[in-house]
Amino acid sequence: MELTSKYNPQDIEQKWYQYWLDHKLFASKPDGREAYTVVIPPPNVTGVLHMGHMLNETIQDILVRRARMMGFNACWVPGTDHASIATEAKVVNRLAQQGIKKADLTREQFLEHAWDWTNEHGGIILKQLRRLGASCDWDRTAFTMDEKRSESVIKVFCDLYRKGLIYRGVRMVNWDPKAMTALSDEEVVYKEEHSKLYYLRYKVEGDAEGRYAVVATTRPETIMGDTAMCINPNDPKNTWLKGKRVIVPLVGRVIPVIEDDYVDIEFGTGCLKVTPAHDVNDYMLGEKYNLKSIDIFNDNGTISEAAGLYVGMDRFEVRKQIEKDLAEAELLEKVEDYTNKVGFSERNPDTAIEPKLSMQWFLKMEHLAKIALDPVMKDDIKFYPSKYKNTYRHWLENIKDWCISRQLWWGHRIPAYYLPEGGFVVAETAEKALAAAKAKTGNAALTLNDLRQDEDALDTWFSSWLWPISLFDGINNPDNEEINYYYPTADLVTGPDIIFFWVARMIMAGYEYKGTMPFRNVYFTGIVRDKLGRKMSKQLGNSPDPLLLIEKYGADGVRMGMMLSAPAGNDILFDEALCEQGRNFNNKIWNALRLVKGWQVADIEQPESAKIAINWFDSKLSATIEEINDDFSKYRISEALMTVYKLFWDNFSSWYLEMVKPAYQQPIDAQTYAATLTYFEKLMLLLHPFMPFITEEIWQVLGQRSDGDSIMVAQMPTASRVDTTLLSDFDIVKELIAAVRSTRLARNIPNKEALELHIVTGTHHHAYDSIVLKMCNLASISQGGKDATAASFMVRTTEYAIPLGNNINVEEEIAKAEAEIEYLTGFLASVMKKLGNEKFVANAKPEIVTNERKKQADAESKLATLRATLAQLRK
RNA sequence: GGGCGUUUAGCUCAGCUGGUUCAGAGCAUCUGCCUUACAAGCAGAGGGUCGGCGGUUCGAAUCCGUCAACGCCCACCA
Repeated sequence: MELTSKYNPQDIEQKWYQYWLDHKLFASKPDGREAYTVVIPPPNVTGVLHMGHMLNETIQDILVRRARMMGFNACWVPGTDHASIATEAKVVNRLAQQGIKKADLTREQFLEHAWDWTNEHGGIILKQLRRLGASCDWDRTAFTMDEKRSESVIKVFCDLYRKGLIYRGVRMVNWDPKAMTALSDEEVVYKEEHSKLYYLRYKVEGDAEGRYAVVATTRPETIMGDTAMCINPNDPKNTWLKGKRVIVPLVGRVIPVIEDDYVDIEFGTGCLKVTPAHDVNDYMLGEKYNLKSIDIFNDNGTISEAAGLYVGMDRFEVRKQIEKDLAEAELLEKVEDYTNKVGFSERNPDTAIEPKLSMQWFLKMEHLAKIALDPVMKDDIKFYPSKYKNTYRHWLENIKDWCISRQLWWGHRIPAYYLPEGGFVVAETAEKALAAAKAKTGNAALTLNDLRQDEDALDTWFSSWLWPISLFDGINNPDNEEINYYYPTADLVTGPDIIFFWVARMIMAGYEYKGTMPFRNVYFTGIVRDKLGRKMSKQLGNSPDPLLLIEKYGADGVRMGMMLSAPAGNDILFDEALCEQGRNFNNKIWNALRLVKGWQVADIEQPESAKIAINWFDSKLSATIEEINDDFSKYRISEALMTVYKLFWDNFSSWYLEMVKPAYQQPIDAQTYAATLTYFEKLMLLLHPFMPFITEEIWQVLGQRSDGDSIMVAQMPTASRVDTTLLSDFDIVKELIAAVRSTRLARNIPNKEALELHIVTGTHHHAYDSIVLKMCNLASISQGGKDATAASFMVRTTEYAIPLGNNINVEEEIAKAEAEIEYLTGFLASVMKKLGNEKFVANAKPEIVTNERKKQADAESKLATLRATLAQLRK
């Protein structure tokens, strides 16, 4: 068999992915095994794969593949999200490019365009995931707006309405003037902005002296909506304004001065303009004092008729203009630079949110928050890392009602139907609505045409929050086999940025509709940044194209690159060099295969060194498996990978293979060969979740396989007995070998030149001599002396010497010995200080004290040896 | 303004209930090797007052206090 000296992932990856698909190895059906379910955080249907997805999906695939190999019935369900506002924005933009305005289309026409767009771009991202090796059950691919999911959403809406948890009302909401829709509080992102603080003069009505009050505001354009001025009743400097009325600049409207201790005396002049229609706090004051509310903005952020001035102008244009006009009218006292926080739309990041009174649908959160809090706080659902429990708790304890209606068309249309005579009914279908309407009104003559369905769609997250249930049709058919089998899911892997949007709400829906958790563990990944710690963004151009990376380093290499830098919860600094490391590792594995496959097997006796190597590696392997299991149990996936990495590279390649490797062109014995293949195979199994492709390729080569066999469904190795004595003995052997090699290197002695090793003083385990002889190219190991021509060194408390003839540099040897003596003297002194401390001896645990005594003895014995060496060198 | 988190080698990070698993890993660096599996490699080596200060203790990277820097989340101060 011909194997190239470099691993070439391209063909191999495609080949095996197709093989897995052909043999339906990703597919899952309920059976007698225990289920292990993961639902993918559905990416936006029109999205493109980015590094954040790569990280998430790699982690999920690792968990799923591992579970599958541990005997679980693993089911990873893929799907996409309709992403109401984001997708609608994209469609609107495309239509605009074609010269079509959304306003000119009917709802049906617009939706047709949206579906075209979805069908065109939808699912690209899922195709891309295949390149990564994702082992999703593709037959289950779902969409938040497909039939089953839509039906679930509507059903849940109706149910919550009937439970009295959904209500409709006029409230102050976050308004996105670009998308022209309301947003939930979570969809508003506050950013610090350098703006200005304008000091405006409000003349006091009928004041003979022409006095005025000064109001500081960042939004002078809202004065047309002013319906009061507010002062703090305890503010001495504004006492004179009590009971007065003031005149809104430019507008000329006379408004009362009201008093409320909400006003901060220290801020500005202590006078606050109150615009109940356009500020959350002012709204509260308006409610409290029964103030008029003047809505001066149109839905698109321009000034409305109600304002009387600047009608039709954009709000920011007006700000500039009104500054000039105020100054001209000498109503502007001064302008200061000011930094404040401004809310922006999460999906239209350049659009400032306008607080706006409007009629919307809301979901009451009190009950849902209540049922969702305890399970996380009591660790029924575990968060990794657990610090997010705090964040979660804080949000739930301060939760406000969720505005779930959006003035969008792309999404689930609210199933509320308005009646000709006013009022509405809520029902799953128009037919049911009609029946309900007839019952409600007593008017049997009503027809479908008399009913008018609400125009609004639901917030995207109102469908996502059902995902773990709706994927198994658990809303429509609450007791079906699949939901009973796959729910609750095992692990959720997602970013902390959607802990409120999604994670918390899924937990609510899970308890409300299934009576139990939607998932047992939540693994929060970090944000992927570049190696300088900057967020990846299109503008910076620092976000690599995942597919190009895969072409360059192979999917396995990229997966490893992601995982090497990804401790849970921390942001990950992605560096392409890590993919390179991943690729190098692939190559290392590949070359190990080349070595092993190149061996000729013969009927010869098994060398002693091979027996030792096998025993040792057996224990090492078991010990490492335990470590890996432990890492996984704590979701320390990067560490688990590093552990296998070192097992393969250091212990297997550098130690085991070197120990069992036959001499050049010599055959290997059958026993050792068989053991080596077994170990190699086990290593591939351990690595498979991380690097699915290369491990499948090698696994197929290592044994007799038939069509349909796959490492994917092979059994993950388990730990057997660990001989700890053997392992610690072997560590000493490694030290000895390193010391001999080091001696060689320091004196430039070629490897080919066989050396003699003398044991000068102390104990030495001859049991491992065959290994030491082989690994160091020694001619012999024997008790022996050390003369002036020998290099000597110590391993633990044993002194060794290597006769070197005239190769020795006495000065250097003396310097070395002196340095070591100096270090040991200091070390011994610190040990003696401890042991001389009565309190230490009395209070410390006995084994600690014993250990210190042993340190003392060892150091003393070493010192004695070194001093003797030094004396001899100086002769 | 509140809350949370981080600070350990040049970089990225481990370090659990204080004491030989206590100063570690990977990468990078340096030195020597084209040793027939692998130079995308092998062998070896160097490198840190564990952010500062104070405290508890026989003993602190680890516990407590405090300060500093950075990061994240939440919050209605115009």
